[in-house]
Amino acid sequence: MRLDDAAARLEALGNPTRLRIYRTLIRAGAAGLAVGRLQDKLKIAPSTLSHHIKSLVTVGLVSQVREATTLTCHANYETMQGLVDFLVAECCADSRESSDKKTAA
Amino acid sequence: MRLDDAAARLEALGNPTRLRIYRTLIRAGAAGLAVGRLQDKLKIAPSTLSHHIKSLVTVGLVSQVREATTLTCHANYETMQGLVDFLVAECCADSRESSDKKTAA
DNA sequence: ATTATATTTCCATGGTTCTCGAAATATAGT
DNA sequence: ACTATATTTCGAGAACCATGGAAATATAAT
Repeated sequence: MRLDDAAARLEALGNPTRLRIYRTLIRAGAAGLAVGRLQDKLKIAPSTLSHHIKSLVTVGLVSQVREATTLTCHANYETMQGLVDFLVAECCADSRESSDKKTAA
Repeated sequence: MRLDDAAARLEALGNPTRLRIYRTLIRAGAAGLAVGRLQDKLKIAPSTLSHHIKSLVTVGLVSQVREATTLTCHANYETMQGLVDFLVAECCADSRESSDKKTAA
């Protein structure tokens, strides 16, 4: 993953409203959730919601499937996994010493 | 981790300049890296660099240790791990079905 | 064609962020 | 006190983002 793509995705998740949306979709799992259901759950103005979903779709974290008049949204779990891998990947690449670094939670 | 804290951290990492800084620190590992060394490596104006480092420190992703005139920065790996856990934690909580969901890279 | 539901686009507003030069501050050596 | 190095704060401009109301579009049922 290119750094700019990673940054764009992190930025997308870095807004509390969008993070709520994204997490709700993650919780929904493979079944996904329609825009209207997100609206009901999260009480966000339709235009605002649409705007944020679009951001998430643009960076590839969410995809949409039309079913008649409803648009169902899915969190792209693999994309997020790739993002997580990107963050963790280079750990300590420049100095592989374990000295006093804590690895606990 | 509270959602707003997670969002603040993601937002901090969601700027390409800050992500570069953060990754450089991650690569530096436990030894950390002085602000000046970051400057040399990344060619960012001192005021801009300071500004971004402050953001990362504020959200807890980076900490600093003063050594005479130099300030050494460390990436707080555990904080990032917590963030990653937060993102992955709730996966599919609302519908535990594995249907056709891919788990590959 | 009309109506109803679902969602998006348009537009404006207020707020926030990014960047960097210049000046300020901190620490220490002479 | 003076100088040098390291880093931060201040200030300002341009750019960008978040929000939501109103109007537009899409799909389908009658």
